[in-house]
Amino acid sequence: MSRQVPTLEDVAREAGVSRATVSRVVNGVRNVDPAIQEVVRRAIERTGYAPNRAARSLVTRRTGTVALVVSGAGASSQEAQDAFAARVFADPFFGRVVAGVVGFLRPRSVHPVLMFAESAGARREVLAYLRQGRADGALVVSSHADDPLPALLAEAGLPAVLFARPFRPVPLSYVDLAHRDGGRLAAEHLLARGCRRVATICGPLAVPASQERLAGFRDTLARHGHPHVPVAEGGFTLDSGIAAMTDLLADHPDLDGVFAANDLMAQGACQVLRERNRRIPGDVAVVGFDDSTVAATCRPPLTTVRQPVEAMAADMARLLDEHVRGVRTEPTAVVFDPELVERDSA
Amino acid sequence: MSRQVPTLEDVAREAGVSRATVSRVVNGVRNVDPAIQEVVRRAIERTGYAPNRAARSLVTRRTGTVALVVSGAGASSQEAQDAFAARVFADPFFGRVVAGVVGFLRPRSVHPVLMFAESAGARREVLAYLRQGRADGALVVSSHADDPLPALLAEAGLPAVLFARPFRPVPLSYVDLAHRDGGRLAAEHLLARGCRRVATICGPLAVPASQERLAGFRDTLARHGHPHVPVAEGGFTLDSGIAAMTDLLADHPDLDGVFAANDLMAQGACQVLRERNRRIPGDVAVVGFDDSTVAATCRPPLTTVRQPVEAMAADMARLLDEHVRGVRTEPTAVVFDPELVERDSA
DNA sequence: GTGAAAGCGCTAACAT
DNA sequence: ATGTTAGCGCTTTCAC
Repeated sequence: MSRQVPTLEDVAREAGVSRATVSRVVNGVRNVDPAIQEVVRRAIERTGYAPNRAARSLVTRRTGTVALVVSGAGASSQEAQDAFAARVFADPFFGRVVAGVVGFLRPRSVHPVLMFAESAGARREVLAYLRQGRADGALVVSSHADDPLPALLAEAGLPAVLFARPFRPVPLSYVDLAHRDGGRLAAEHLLARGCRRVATICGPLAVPASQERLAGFRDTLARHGHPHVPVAEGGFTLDSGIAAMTDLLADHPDLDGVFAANDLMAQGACQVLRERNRRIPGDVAVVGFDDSTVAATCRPPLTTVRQPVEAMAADMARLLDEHVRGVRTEPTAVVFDPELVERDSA
Repeated sequence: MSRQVPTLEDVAREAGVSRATVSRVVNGVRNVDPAIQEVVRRAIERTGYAPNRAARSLVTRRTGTVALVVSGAGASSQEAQDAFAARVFADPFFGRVVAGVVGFLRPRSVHPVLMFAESAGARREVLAYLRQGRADGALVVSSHADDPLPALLAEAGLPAVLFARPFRPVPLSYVDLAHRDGGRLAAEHLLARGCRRVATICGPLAVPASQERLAGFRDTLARHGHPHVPVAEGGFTLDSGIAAMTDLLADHPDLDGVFAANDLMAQGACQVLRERNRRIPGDVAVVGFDDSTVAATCRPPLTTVRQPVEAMAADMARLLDEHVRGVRTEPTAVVFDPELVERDSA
C-alpha cells in the first residue's frame, strides 16, 4: 500500500552514522561535525525522512499543540452545537483572536486545535484532551460570563491562559483590556463633539467587560453634569443592537449621541437610525467598540474604541508558552489600553 | 512540581492485573471478565488515569486529529497572514464549515487542528505536519481557484478531502454543490415574479463555482428570451458587492432584478439600493446565494439559493474518515443540490 | 480470559 | 564529537 515511512534508523544507516547523531542534526543540537551534518542532511533528503511526532512527544512530553477553546453557555443538542460554532465564527472578534494566536504560534511551529466547550460534556472532553497530553496547554476564550472551565483547568493544574479576567478569581494568567477607560474615551469624544443627550447600548450585564465599559461611560458623563444616561441592554449581536436602538429612540426621540458596547450593535444602531432618516453623525453621533472589521465597512464607517485583539491574543499565546516552558510560574495579568479611532460616525 | 501522571502500569498494579488487561478494558475490547472489568474501572477511577496519546499513537499510527486547512492565494508577510486569517473568519461561510466538520468529528473524538496555507512555506508546513503523522488526514477549503495544495497532497499520498472540485483534476475526494442549478433557481425565481430587466453580480471568474452559477443563471434567462444579461464581477465581499451594484445601476438604471453570487454581495447590493431609495423587492428584487447568516439579518431578509454548507462539510469529514480507515480507496465526488429559500428580498 | 514480552520511533544520559 | 543504551507508555501477538 503506502510505502514504509523512513525512520531515524534508516537515515542513520544511509548516512553511516548512529541514530543519536541524526537526531542531533535534526534537532539542531551543536557538537556535530559540520561535514557529518552535511552528510546527514543529504541522507535525510534522499530518504525523505520526517520525524515521527508521536515518538518524539512520548519522550519530550511536549506536543507542539495547544487547545484553542471557545467556551460558552450550555446547550447540548447537535443543532445547538452547530449554532454555537456558527455564532462564534460569525462574530468578527473570534477571527481576530485566531489571527493573533496563529501569528505567535506559527513561527514556533505550534498549532492550535479548535475546541468548543459549551456543555459539561464538552468541558470534560477538553480536560481529558489536555490530561492525555494531546496538547501542551489551553487558550480559553469565554463567551459566557460565569464559565466553569477556567476553574476546572486550574484545579487540574493544567497550563491555561484566558482572554479576559474570569468572573470569579481563578489562579490563571489572563490578558484583558481596560474596559473602563474605553467607556471613558467614548464619553469624552461624544461630549467633545457637543452631544448633550447621549444614550448607550451596553453589552450583557452578566459580562464583566460590559459592566466596566458602561461604568466608565456613565462615570465620565456624570462628572460632566449628565447623571442620567438612558441605557438599553444588548447581546453583542446585530439584532440586539437594532432592537436596543429602536427602544432607545422610542423613549428618547431627541437623543444626539449613542455609545454601543461593540461594533456589531453600533452597526445595528446605524441601520435603525438611517431607516428613521437621522443623519449620522449630524443628527445622532454613534461610537462603537472593538474596531472590528465591521467598523470600516459600516455605513458610515464607525468611530470606535479600538481593542487590540490580535496583540492581546498573541500575548495570551506568549504567556501560555512561558507557562508551558516553565519560565513563568505565577499567574499573570496583562491589561491593554484601548484607543479611540475616529472615522465618520462621530 | 506537578505530580507524576499515572500510567497503565500504575492502574494494573492497583487492580492486581496485567497492563494488557487494563489496556483491553480501556479500549473496550471484549474477552475480559465482567468482574475484572469492574475492578479495573474502579482502579482507573481511583488513580485518575488518562491514556497517554503519544504512546498510543506510536503503536496505532493514528492520532484522532485531522488538519482543517484553509488554503488561499499567497501573501507571506506577517500582516498578510493576519489579514488572511481575519478575512477567512469574517466570511460567514467558514464558520459553517467548521460547524459541519466539528459536528461529524466530535462524536468520534477526533479534533481539528487549524492550519492556513496561503504561501509556499505554509503549504510545506502542512505537508510536513501530515507526514510527521501529527494528523490522520486533511480537510481542505480553498479560497483560491488554482490552489497548488491539493496536487501536493495527492502526490504525497496523504489522505485528504476537498471542499469544492479542484480547478484542475486531482485524484482526491471532494464535496461540491450543483452551482449551475443554483444559478438556474435564481433566474427562474426572478422570472416568475415578473422581473424583465435582470442583472447579476457574479463571483470571481477565476473560481469555477462563480463560472457555473453565472452560466446557470445566463442560460436559463436566455432560454426565456433574455440573451443579454448585464454582469458585474465581484470578489465575494461586501465591498465588492457595493461597488458592483453601483456600477450596474449607473449603466442600467431601470433594472428590476439582481442575482448576487453570494449573500455578502447581495447585502452590499441591498445597501446601495436602499441608499438610492429603490424599494426591495418592489422596485428591484434581489436574490443572494449561500443562505448564510447574513441572509437572515440583511434588510430586507434575503431570498437566496441555499448551499447546505454544514451538511457538505460533515460529508467531507465522513469521506476523510473512510479514506483514513481504509474502507474507501477511490477518490469520490459528492455533489449536493441547492435549494431556493424565499424571504423578503425577491 | 489473562499475562508475558516485543516492539512502535524517538531523545537523552552516559560512555568513549 | 560520536556511539551505545535505556527507556517514554502503549498495543498486540503469542502462550498459557
